Amino acid sequence: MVTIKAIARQCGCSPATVSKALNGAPDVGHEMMCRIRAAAEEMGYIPNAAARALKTARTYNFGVLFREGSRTGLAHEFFSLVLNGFQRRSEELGYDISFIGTRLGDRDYTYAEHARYRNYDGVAVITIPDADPPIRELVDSGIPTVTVDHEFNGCGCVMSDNVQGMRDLVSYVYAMGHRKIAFIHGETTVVTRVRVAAFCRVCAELGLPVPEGYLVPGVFHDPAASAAATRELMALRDRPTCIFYPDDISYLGGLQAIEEMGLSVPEDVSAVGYDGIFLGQQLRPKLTTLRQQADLMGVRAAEELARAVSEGRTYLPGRIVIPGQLLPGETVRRL
Amino acid sequence: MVTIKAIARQCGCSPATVSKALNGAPDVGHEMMCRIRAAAEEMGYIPNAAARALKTARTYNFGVLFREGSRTGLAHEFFSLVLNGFQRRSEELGYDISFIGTRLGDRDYTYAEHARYRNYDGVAVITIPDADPPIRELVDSGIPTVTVDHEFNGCGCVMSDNVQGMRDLVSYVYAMGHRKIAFIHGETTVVTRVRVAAFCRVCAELGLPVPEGYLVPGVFHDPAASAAATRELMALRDRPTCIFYPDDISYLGGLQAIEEMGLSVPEDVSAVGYDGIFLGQQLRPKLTTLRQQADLMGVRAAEELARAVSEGRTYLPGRIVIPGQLLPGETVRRL
DNA sequence: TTGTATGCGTTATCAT
DNA sequence: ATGATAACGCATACAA
Repeated sequence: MVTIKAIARQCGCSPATVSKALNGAPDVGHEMMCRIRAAAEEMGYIPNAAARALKTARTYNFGVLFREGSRTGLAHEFFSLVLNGFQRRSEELGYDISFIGTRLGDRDYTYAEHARYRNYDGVAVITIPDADPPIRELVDSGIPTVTVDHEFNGCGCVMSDNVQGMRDLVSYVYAMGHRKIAFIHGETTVVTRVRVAAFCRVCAELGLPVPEGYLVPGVFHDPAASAAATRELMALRDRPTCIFYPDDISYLGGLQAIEEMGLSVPEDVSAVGYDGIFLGQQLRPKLTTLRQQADLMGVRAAEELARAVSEGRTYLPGRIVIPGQLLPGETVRRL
Repeated sequence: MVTIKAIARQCGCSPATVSKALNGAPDVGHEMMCRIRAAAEEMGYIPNAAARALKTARTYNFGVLFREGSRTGLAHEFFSLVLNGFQRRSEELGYDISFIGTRLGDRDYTYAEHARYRNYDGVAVITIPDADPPIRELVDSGIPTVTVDHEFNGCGCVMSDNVQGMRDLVSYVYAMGHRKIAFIHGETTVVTRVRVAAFCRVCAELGLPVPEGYLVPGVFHDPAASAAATRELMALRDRPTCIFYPDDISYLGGLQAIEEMGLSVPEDVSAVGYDGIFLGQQLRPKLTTLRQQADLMGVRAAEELARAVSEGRTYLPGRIVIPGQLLPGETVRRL
């Protein structure tokens, strides 16, 4: 392994000078500078991240908490795209990223312990909030943290604009002539609460009643749960003309349930999803949904984290809201 | 930050003893051992990975090269599942994983340089081989490397059993009565070559001719390319009765092209995909395809890499072949 | 402008 | 069984 010491020997100078030259310090002679850099290049010198980290207490490494709530894990397109944007932007900003696990070697670590062990400069939480306490510990650990799609106090976050998203969807469906709209929502999370509240508010503004039974709990990314919920809705004496699903994947379960009744979308009942994943736009009829700018959310998370790191104690956690985009498909019939 | 030195002070012993006690060395007294461990626990001691890495030249960190060939990136379900399995199993084996990028800080690094900089104990290559030379450099760098779905000499690899996969698909389609089978294949890669060769061999064994024009080049994961290829095939005087697509996503392009001609699958022409992603099984008609055990491939890659690390110079690169599984759907009509 | 010295936190060798 | 010491590779404060 070629170290700065070896280069120093080669160039007949001290290791300190080599270090300075390689890091572009102002107080090193031009000629020496060139000589050292040439030697480093020629000898195939690569710095040692561990030594550097030990000395500077900076790793230029972000940790990312990417826990799979369901079986889908990384194959969850929304979170994958967020991660993708986060990774790309982090790299541009000069940071590597690593996954934060829960086990390491023989011992079990909490997220916070793991992050401290690896000296991550910052941590992004891109995950379904199924395990709050450990995440809370992470946020409180003093390591700069940014979350995606949840809020903790004292911690930066990147949120999808769920309020405007629901507003856009409801308004669109209303404009298509629907007056009886049901909402199968996800399990109880902040996102769900916000979406349900926005849904109800917009309906109220439009003068639409939301009858008992039109708000039915489902599960994110679980077609089976949505299928069951759909059957419930279709069994009502006063059927809705349009059903909102927790997300695009969930819609697939609803679609199947509807087809099993010998009915079809959108002729017999209209439907909308949420997320705007690739799949939904390939279906026929094409799914009406709201695209979340997942990639952009990841990008902004990286930028916010870099800011938190560089500003240190003067950093004020930001709350960044990313708008979505209505994708009018073919699953909402004009009434 | 609480260090072993602090614990030593607390326990009235030397840092060396603390280190030994915490690492379970045999030559430390029982009472001292307990005292130290209790203190470490109570003081919230977390080891410092950088210091440890510097001293031991081991990071317990794998790098993963996960380059996005197309825009899809992490959202490519097959690769995502491989990565998922790799990450999970690596964690079980005591390794963290980090992405290997090409830029780091101000400077640009090659993959190999990056891996050396971070002192990764091993590297997994999970990517479309669109950039061979840099990868070759990585494989030759001396860092234990395992690739998924390509082979380099002197380097362990995990391969999907494409030969048996094509055999299963062709045999199935043949058994369904098809005698005119066309194959839209991916761009030129090892995987493509193997699949094409296997396709031709099995056809030969079954006595099926493969006319000029039945082997047409497409692009992996590119519905548009497959749409064009499909139109070509359907314009032949002697149309195929069944079309093989490079993968499940590509099939979507073909399907669209077929429907635009006013035809339908499988009534007018049959089709099969490759990969067995979630999407394909949600489509109606359900896609006939070959499921690759992507998750398992990631798992085996992690295991192989761990083996390469621990066996060091005595390691003999293994070639691990993972079988696929035929998913008979509804897109192949019985003739 | 260059060099010397020190220490980051840990492990490993060798005495005691 | 325990401790003193050195070293891993690098960056920095300070001296020259």
